[in-house]
Amino acid sequence: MTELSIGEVAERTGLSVHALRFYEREGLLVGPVRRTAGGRRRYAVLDVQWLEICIRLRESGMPLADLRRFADLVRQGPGNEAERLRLLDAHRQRVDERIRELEECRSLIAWKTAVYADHLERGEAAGLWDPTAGSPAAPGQSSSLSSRS
Amino acid sequence: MTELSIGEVAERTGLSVHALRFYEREGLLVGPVRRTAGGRRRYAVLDVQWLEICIRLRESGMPLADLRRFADLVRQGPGNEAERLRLLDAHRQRVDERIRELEECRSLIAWKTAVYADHLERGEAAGLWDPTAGSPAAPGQSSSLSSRS
DNA sequence: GTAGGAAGTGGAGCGCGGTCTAGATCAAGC
DNA sequence: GCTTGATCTAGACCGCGCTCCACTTCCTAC
Repeated sequence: MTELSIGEVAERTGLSVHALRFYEREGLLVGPVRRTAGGRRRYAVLDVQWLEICIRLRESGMPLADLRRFADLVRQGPGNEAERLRLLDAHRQRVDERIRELEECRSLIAWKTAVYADHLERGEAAGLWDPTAGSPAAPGQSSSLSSRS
Repeated sequence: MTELSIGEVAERTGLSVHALRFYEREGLLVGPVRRTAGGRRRYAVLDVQWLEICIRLRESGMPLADLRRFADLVRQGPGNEAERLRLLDAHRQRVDERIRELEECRSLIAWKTAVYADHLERGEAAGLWDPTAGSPAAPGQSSSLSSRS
C-alpha cells in the first residue's frame, strides 16, 4: 500500500482534505496527483514529501504565490536551479529577519511580565503606577513604557 | 507641542491614519484620545507609548481580540494585574513556540539552499535528481526530501 | 472669502488562506 | 441490492486586519 488516499494524507500531514484539494487547484503541487479509475486521488510518497516541504515553507510564512512559483520551477525540471536558489534564499533571509523581530518583541514582553510578576509578589497594593517604584530595567531604547500598564 | 495630530502619530509609529482610527474604533486604546474643539484627535505621549506596545504585540502575532482584552484590563485600572500577567505570559509562550518553529523551518530551508548552491557550484550538469550524489546531510528526521527539488 | 490640504465619519471592499456547502459518485460491508 | 461513509467538483463563504471611498468639516494661508 504505497499510495495514500486524500484522507490518509490529511491525517498524516495535518492539512485538511479541503486544503489538499485547494493546494492542488492552486498549482502548489509539482505533479498532477494520480487518480483511481473512479477518480479518487492517490498520493505517492513523493507527493507527500513535497507537501511536507510546502508545509514548512508555509509555516515559515512563505505566501502561496511564492510557493506556486517554486512548484512551477520544479515542475519545469532541471535548468532553473539558480532561480530556485534565489527564491529559497530570499525566503531564508525573511525568516531570519522575522526571528530577529520576534526575539525583540519577546524581550519587551518578558520585561513587562517581569514587571507584573514583581508587582504581584509585593502584593496588590504596590503601585504599578508609581513611576519611582524600582522595577527591572527596560530593554531597548525606551525606558518608560511601564508607567501605564 | 506635547500632543500630536493623527498624521504625526502615523508618521512616527508607522501605522496608517486609517489604522489608527481603526484601532480606536476597535477599543484597542486605553483611554479615549483627546480632541480639539474642532473634533481632531490629539494624541498624548502616553497614547503613543501605548500604541508602541500594541505594535510590538501585534508584530509578534497577538490577535486584535487579545489586544483589546488587554486594553480593557488596563482601562479597568488596578486590581486585575494577575490576569494581565496571564495574558502576557501566554502570549510570550506562543512567541517562544513560534520562534522555535521558525528556527526549525529555517534549518530545513538553509539545508535546501545548500543543496542548490552546491549543485550550482559543481556546474549545471551535476544531477540534483541523482539520489546517490553526495549532498549535505539533512537536518531533522527526514533525510530524502531533496530527491525531487 | 476662498482655495487646498488634513482630518472627520460610516460603511464598503480587499487580499490572504483557507473552509464549507450542495449534490453527485464511488467503494466496502452486510 | 442497499446502506454508509469517503471522495468528487464547482463555487460560495469566512475571519482577520486593515484599506479605501464618499462626503463633510476644519483650519491655514493667501
